[in-house]
Amino acid sequence: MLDDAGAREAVVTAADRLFYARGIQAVGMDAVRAEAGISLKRIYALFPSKEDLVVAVLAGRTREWTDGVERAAAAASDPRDRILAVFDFLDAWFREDGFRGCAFINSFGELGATSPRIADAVFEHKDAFRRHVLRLVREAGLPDAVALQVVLLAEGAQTTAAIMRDADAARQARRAAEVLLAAEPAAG
Amino acid sequence: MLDDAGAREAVVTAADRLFYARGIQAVGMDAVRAEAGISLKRIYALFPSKEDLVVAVLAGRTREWTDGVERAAAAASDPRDRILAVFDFLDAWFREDGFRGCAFINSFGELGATSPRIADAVFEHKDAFRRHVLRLVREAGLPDAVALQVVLLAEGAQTTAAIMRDADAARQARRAAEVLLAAEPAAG
DNA sequence: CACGAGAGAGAACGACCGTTCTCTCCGCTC
DNA sequence: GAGCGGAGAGAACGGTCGTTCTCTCTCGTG
Repeated sequence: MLDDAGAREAVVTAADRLFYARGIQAVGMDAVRAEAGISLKRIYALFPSKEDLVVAVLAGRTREWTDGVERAAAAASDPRDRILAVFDFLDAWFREDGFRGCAFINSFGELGATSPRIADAVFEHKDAFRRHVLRLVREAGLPDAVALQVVLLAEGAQTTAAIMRDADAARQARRAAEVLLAAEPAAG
Repeated sequence: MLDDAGAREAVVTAADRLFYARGIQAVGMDAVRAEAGISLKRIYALFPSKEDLVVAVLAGRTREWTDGVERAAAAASDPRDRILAVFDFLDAWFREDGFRGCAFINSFGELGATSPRIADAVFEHKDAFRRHVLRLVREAGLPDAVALQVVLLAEGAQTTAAIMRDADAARQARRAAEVLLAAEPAAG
């Protein structure tokens, strides 16, 4: 039998796939059981409630997202290119099959008003991203305000790509970010 | 007794308030009945299903939003200020009590995957906004691409203001938009 | 006053959901 | 081989939801 860690991962992976594709409230725990191949009893032993499972799914997505943007940034050498790498990362993501927007924005829209724990998880994720961009902006010797503006472009690209089914949103956001970075004196 | 038009408006207003504050699926039709003071029988005579009611609520929001941004644009005289007026409109909205993000983005996250009609209503709303900004951008003699970038900033400001509880997002977005507009030659 | 159309109140219905419980079966220990 | 702890399968439970139905009352008409 799967050990607890393996079972947790199977459940989270299955729940993530279903929640992302259909929305959280549209997926019953029995569908998670079927997708994960783990009995309901075991699932509830690992996650006391559906809300706990949702939080775990979001935590997993935060980990993946953080890895992705940091790897994308590390691949570039120029400090400004490291900032712009965020948009290349988004571009690749938008073009994936089954892309349906940012899971955090979606979860917030669905459950942010009802579940403070989920609202907090979404907040934490977005704040971690803001801090990441802020660090890159400072390394490039640019003023802090630029970081927030880059974040706004990234968030806007995600919602627009999802709703308008427009994968080019990342490219447009990158172009806008290039202008914003170029408008600042190279202080660093 | 209220005529059909009055009853429709009462139901839509009540549903809008509840859906926006708590999310759509978290609000039962009985809560709408209580808030509107219209019997379930009457509600179902006016709206064949909850989905129809949601679509009607979104249509009402589109009307209000369009009025708001057009009024804000009309108040400015300089073509570029008319574009930037969008962000002043957002700024005032973000500071309202009970602001909880863009109802369309929230609805899309909650039901976009399940209900094509709702996904379409959200698409239509965002596309109308894009067309509005595009018109303003052309009137200012700026290249079309600027319109999409302004839209990205506006969308990003809405999600960020909601999730981060940061009403200043509109001001940051405005500053970024100013830079983008200034970077273009004044062709008009 | 008799009566019928239509309205409101709210009970009822069938489905589903999150969560728990029961039953059965398997593998280990003596 | 007997007994037992723990696991899976899935039934069961209590609650809620969208939707419909029933009952009662009112009101306008003859």
